[in-house]
Amino acid sequence: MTTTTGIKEVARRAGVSIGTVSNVLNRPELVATSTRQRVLDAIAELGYVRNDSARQLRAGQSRQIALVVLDVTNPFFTDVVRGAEAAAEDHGVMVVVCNSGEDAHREQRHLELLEEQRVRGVLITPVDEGPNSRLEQLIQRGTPVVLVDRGSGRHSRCSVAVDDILGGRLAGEHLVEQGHRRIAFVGGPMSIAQVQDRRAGIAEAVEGRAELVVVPTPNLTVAAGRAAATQIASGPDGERPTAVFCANDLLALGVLQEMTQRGLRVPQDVAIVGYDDIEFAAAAAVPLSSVRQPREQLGRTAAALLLEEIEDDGRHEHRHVVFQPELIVRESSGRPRGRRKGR
Amino acid sequence: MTTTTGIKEVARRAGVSIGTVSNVLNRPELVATSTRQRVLDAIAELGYVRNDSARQLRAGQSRQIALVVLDVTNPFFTDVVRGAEAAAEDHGVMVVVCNSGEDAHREQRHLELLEEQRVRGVLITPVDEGPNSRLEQLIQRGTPVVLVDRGSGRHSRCSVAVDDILGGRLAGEHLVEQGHRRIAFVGGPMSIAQVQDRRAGIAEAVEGRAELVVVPTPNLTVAAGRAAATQIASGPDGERPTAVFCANDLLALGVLQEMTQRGLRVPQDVAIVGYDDIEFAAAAAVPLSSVRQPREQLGRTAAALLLEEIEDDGRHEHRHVVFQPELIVRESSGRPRGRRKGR
DNA sequence: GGGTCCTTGTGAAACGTTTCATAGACTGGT
DNA sequence: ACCAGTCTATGAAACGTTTCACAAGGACCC
Repeated sequence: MTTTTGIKEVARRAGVSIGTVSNVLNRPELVATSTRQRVLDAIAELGYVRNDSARQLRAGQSRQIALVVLDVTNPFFTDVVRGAEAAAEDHGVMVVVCNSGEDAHREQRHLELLEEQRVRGVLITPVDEGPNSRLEQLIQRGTPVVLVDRGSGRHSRCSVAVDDILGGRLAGEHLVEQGHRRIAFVGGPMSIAQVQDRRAGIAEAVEGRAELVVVPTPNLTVAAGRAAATQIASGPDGERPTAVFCANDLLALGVLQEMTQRGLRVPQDVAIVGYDDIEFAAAAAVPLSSVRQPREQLGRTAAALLLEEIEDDGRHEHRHVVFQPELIVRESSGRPRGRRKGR
Repeated sequence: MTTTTGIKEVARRAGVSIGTVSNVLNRPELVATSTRQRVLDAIAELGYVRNDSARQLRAGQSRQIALVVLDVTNPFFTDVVRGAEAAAEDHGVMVVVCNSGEDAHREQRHLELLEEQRVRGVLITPVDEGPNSRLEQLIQRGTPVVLVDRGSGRHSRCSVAVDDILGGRLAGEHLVEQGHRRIAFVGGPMSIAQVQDRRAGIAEAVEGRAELVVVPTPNLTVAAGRAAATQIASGPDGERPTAVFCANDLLALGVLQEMTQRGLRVPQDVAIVGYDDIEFAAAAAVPLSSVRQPREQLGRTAAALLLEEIEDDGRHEHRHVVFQPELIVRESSGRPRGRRKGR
């Protein structure tokens, strides 16, 4: 029993034509005050609600942009969402948040639905780098797309990203300086570009100065971190890495929990560095060193770029905004301070 | 330059009528295999994408349900989102996630937009309990609504909730048993029913056995927790509460950070109990005692109830599902185990 | 070989808006 | 009085679908 009153009934009730009602709604200055009031009253009495489908159909455009994230559950993305919402709000457009859950199929499905809905534009962190058919098509057919947290190598699109290679390098430099000679990189799937880049970054920094062991994970969750830690901890004692760099903080938190549970001390037995510097990193059992990214700003900038592209429907220069990450050193990788006797 | 090809062009290209194209799309079994293939080819060649506005307009219904949460950034809600998505997926409906940010105005605005979009139903944790005009109207006009994590006292709607009074009581009993005689409740705004209930629960448990000090907060964030802790810690030494029960884990984490920073030991100097048992609670500096809620299940059940109501458009019995919370005792409120000498 | 059914395909009528060209009614200026 | 110019309001034509009643062509049965 959805709302059944249309503009037509309102018109009848107010004793005007439907064109007039539409004008009251869209260009009120064109209609005389008394008439306008009459129409407004009719609307209120009838509880009329504009039918957006019809409006869109006629207008040819919607008032929404979409944000497709890899994981709604990850604090990194929720902050990006907030940023994007903030930027969109001023422009009167609504942000539809979609969660691909790192699953290419769900991503495709969302993209299809969004295109059918004729969203004005899409902000997306694609699941994989490969030739993403749906996304390519979407772009080709003219929907503005901004890549979030992903350099747009092959795509000639706007993009907003953080230099993940640099981030990985910062972590690597730091760990090498702390004297670690066998370092594990925990992260995956490698199809995710950020993971690739962070790995590449640390590999570069460590090159020739320490050994890098890659421990792949199926995703970027706390659970995956624990599993990875199990694998690392169960290696022969002499060969166990003395430091772990995780592709994100969720993994790092998982590694931390598992290591602690196994009686390995952090950072004395194993140092840990995470990535994202989510709010919970600082509050962890052992405050986590992490590579900080300007998350909210990332979302805000991405949305701003998209809106700019939407508005300049004439000529638009694609831009690539790259933010610099920053290493925040805390206890998990720092010189152990008190708490237990060092070494 | 949005997609410009319509069903009409496809029809022309395939040499059939538009009715046939529509049939291929919606009831393919009605059209002969050869024709169907010809149409499908035309669709592929032209890159045709169905216009959902037009479809909805004609069909009178959308394929979306909405989920309006108080704070996307709060892990509690992100889990609810996941649950709802899971339930919706099977039914082929899309979940639109909206963030009210605990702001009644934004909530209203979202509700308006959603109603204009003729969403099939709404899952919502309303900002305040008061006579929420938009929400009432929405319901009255016939959109199915399920209240999430909120008993539907005044509304005669379906609802899914966790017994927050019980949750508060569990925390209270526990703290009293641990010997605390002056306990602080941190949370707010009081307009949020969950906060109210949790407070009421602990008040009930503590009644006559200990003193309860209420420290209101403007919202449920880590920052608000730190502020509250500052206030508590700066009270005269003798009068400082020896335990703090927070309305959610974000607050608790904030309190924990601030207390630790001020040199107060947890749990020896101050015990802390949080609420929600988010993933990060266990990983905190001092693992946090917390009242656990079945978050994902909450979302899943809510969506299921909504879908049920949508499908039984005939007669539908509103139901109220109430889950029981569970107190998870960890170090932050437990008997201090090792680490430092007690008391 | 005429009737009955089934299978395919068609054309036109909605759906609820927005927009646009135009009509009517005033206002003033001459 | 008449013409030009302003304001207001109108009706009809889109927008891209879905749906529905119906027609054309076989196939089948007696």
